[in-house]
Amino acid sequence: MPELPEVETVRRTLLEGGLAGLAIVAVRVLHPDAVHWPDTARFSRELQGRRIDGVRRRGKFLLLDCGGRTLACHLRMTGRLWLSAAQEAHLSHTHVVLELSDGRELRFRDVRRFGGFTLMEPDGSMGPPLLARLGPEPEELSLADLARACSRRAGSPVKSLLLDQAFVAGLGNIYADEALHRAGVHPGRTCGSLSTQEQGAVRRGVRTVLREALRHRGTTFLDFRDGAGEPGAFQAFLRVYGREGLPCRRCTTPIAKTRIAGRGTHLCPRCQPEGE
DNA sequence: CCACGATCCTGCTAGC
DNA sequence: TGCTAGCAGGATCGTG
Repeated sequence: MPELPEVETVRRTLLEGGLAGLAIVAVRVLHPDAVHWPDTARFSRELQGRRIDGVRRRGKFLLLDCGGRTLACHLRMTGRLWLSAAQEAHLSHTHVVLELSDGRELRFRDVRRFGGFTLMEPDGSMGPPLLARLGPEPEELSLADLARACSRRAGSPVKSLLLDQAFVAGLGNIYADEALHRAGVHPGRTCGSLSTQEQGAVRRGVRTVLREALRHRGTTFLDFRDGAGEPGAFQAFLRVYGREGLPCRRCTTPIAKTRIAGRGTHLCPRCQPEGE
């Protein structure tokens, strides 16, 4: 599940691969589900001939600057976006291919078909609605933001707050669990019950885990690959996610798995006590 | 305003 | 061995 570190790794590896400066010479949409806006004919026509000037990221969105137009891409669960040699055999579930001016291709594949592209209008309208509502990047999240959100949503579990992209952009299920373990805060704790000290620990946990995951180029369970097709390495350093029954790396208590905010949730019952 | 469950989708796997 | 039901989850939508 690509979250901030994975999406940022894709961005960096696309740039390292030399994507910026290349033109899109042809567009092939193999599955219309992967183009969210506009219709596939307009999408192809309006992208063709444009030069890719750069690649930015906002939350989990990749934003390709295409000669005055912004092409937004969301990988959701299983999306991959990578630079490929044209003669490379097609992976199954490849839905969009952008042929590039140096003979290579920018390919998008997505097994579950949740992800896809939005070609924003020249005035910036028709972008993904969530993009306009995103909260701050985690590095910009202030303690005041956190305190305000905690009092506004006093009754809801802290994990749902971390997953809310309008509160902070870029966290998903894996890093929400990892951040809360680092903070020593149970994911089911209500926002209103967190002390100022605990709020600080949560913010620190979020920032620390995202930085470390980025340093290891993201987490690959099954699907994630970067812009060069390479997997990440952070899965070896996860402390709770996917480690049900395995000893906590801090205290050796078996990691528990439960359901909070409708998501599979991993935690250490000892490091993250349920009550205060 | 906020929370929660269902929904989308396919591949993997636990269980019979 | 082979089948099926259940699970995985980011974001959205309808309901309470």
